[in-house]
Amino acid sequence: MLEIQKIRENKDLIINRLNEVRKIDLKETINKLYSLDEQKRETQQKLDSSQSELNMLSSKIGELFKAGKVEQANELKAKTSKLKDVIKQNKEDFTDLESTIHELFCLIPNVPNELVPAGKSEDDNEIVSSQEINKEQFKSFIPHWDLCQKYNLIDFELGVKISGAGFPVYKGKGARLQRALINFFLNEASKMGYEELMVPHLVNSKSGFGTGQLPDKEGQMYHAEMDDLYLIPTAEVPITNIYRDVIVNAKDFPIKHVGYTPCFRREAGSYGKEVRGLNRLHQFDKVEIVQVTHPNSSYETLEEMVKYVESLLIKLELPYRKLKLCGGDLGFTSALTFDLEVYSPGQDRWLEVSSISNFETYQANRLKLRFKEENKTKLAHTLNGSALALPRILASLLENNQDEKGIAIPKALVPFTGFDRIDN
RNA sequence: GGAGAGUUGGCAGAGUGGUCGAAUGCGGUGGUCUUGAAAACCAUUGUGCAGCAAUGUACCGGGGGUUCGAAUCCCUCACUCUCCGCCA
Repeated sequence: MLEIQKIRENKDLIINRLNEVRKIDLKETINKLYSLDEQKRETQQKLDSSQSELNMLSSKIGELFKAGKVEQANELKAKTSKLKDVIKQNKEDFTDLESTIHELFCLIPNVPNELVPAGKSEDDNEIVSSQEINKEQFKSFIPHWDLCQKYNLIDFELGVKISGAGFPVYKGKGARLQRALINFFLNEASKMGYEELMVPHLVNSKSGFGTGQLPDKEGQMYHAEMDDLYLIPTAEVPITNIYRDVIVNAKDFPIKHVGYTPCFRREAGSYGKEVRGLNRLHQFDKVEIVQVTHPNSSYETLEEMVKYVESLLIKLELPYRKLKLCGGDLGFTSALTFDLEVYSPGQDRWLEVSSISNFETYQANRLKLRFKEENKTKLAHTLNGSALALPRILASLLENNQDEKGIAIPKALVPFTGFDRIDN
């Protein structure tokens, strides 16, 4: 959520940037918000002063009663009833304004950083760097879903039987490989100073709101209605919400956490080749890194996080490219996002395996995540990134390392798998 | 699932209708003392909103009510704990 302060000071600038970079027109919404905010402040001033008057009368009445001057006290009492009506009305107006303002705020996404390229869709994303792909050499390569069947690594049909499409069953070396990847990612993150966490996989609606999944993406999450809990779509939600309503010690910056969790996504409206095999699942595994930083250093942190995730891909020897998301593809809560995509030779396409974002104060403002500096409380910056999401890594890993007889395991992973080849 | 107890500032814990944003202790910060540290002593120390400021206002789990006045009384919801039951 944007800070009201920013809208008071830079209203037109924000409208323009959202329009130019994200390609959405929020002029009306923001202008309305601006005038409602003015009304709200006026109402508060009225409310405060009548409240103050009532407080004064009340304490006088108290004194009079104590002094035994009942008559005078009763005279003053009569005065209060009108005042109470005024207060009641002002309070009503005030809370109405507050809730309308809140609703409007929920419609406004984060303002993109100046580095974000303008654009409507993923086609406008900027390719920052990319490894050369020699497509000739992959001519005979088959997609991972065929490899999974050939070597009995994943049973998609079995998952359909148990749960439905998008819930694969990993078997044998396929399952071992999953566990190896998780351990590898967690170990690497620990080495970089991220504190490892195991967090709940179901969260309450306050947490969903804090990181911005609610109300914007309600339909994307599984909801256990009886207990009003949501299955997490990413570990970002429970991990970042640790800092909801917290004033952290500035000395603790940067706060770094890593966590492995399954992630659950309804993926309503997805279809076709987009969802084939491991491309898009309802349940998948992911190791997530989260940082909370001082506002001055969050962009350095973002760079560092991107570099770190790249280092994982390099260790896994996977061909990848780095994208800077354009305004139209940028997440609702993000100010700047880099995506990392690995090449899938069996499908001849790039698969997103990590999205690393700086949310600046957008999440922190919802979370009320602050720190103290020079006797003032200020909002911190939050960042997160996948490090990494497993299914597409697995897909790319299987496809890139295939030969006629089997699949080679990257060296970095062998200590974790206990085997260096998959074959029949 | 059944029965009971509870929810107050960073923590512990007083406070049962006005003088309570709230005693006290611990912790934090600054200082005195000290070669340095500890101890001791002194001072300071919640958050939001409005306001240039002075200041005002709100907040004692959430919401509502009674009252001139609510941390305190009433209703309601949520959560936590204890015991019993069930159970990995």
